[in-house]
Amino acid sequence: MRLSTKGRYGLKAMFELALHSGEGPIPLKDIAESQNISEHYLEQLVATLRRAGYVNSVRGAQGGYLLSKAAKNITVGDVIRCLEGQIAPAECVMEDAADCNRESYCVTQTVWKKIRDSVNEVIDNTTLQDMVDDHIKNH
Amino acid sequence: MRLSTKGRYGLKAMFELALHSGEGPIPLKDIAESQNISEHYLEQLVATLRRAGYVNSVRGAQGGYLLSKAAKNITVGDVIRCLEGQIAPAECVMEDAADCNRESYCVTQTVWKKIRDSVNEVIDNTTLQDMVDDHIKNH
DNA sequence: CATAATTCCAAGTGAATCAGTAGGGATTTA
DNA sequence: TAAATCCCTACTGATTCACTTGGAATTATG
Repeated sequence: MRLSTKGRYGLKAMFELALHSGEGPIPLKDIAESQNISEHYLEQLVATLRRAGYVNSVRGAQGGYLLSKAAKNITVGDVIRCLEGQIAPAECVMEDAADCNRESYCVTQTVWKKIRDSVNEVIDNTTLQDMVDDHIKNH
Repeated sequence: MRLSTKGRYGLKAMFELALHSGEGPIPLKDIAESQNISEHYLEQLVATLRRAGYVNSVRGAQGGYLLSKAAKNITVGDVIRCLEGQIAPAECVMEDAADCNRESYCVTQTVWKKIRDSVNEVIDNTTLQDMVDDHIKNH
């Protein structure tokens, strides 16, 4: 029940971009250094976020990455789902799940749904802007 | 962010024991067959639950397993934590976590804590008895 | 124009975890 | 005595994780 480094590093990176938005493109090198993450690995994660349309890139010297939209319009859920796939404690409660099985009603499924929904509730209602505000308030 | 088969099969097994409590020991063979799980694999999961004190075993022919206490006194959280370890989306929000790191305050940590707490809220407030009641109501 | 700084891309890799299997031993009922 | 059960230890193939390697393409700056 742990998130992989994809989701964890990815969210840290997105937070950094949100924190410095308006300052022009931020190179991955800076983020990788400040968070002590392999730059090359982070590159792969950010590539996924770029393909999904959450960040824009600027190539060449002085280049880097920027959020593609306002921090208040990107949720933690957007980022995590993009990098980790759907949040679901069991396959049978994923969006596209084939009908569960033997019984049309399965008790454990009810539990998995409750877990899934409560996690989604949290991550869909926290934006990058919320994280930035939280950070500023605590410094 | 998926549970492994340990937690999923384990909870199904515990539900079966709860559903048939009062009927004497239930052999794993029955559970494995009805849930289409490898009996030998399930054996290992139930051994963990037994060592943790959630089930009792009766050896020999006509033997099997029983809940060690009332279904209303065993939560989904008990079962899942026993088989999967602590529920925490990131190491830094586990109980015994060493102090997170570079900064005394970390924004992503706040997010992981909210996720962890919301999952715990669900699993600690659902008992095996709740699952049985739910099952009966829906049949 | 050359160089350095960056993003972009594809493949490979050692370690760990997952989801079991294999092969028995011990205990109890019929 | 035989069958049904639980109990225990070790092994294993497949997959995923968390990177590393090794470059190519693009752009700003001197």
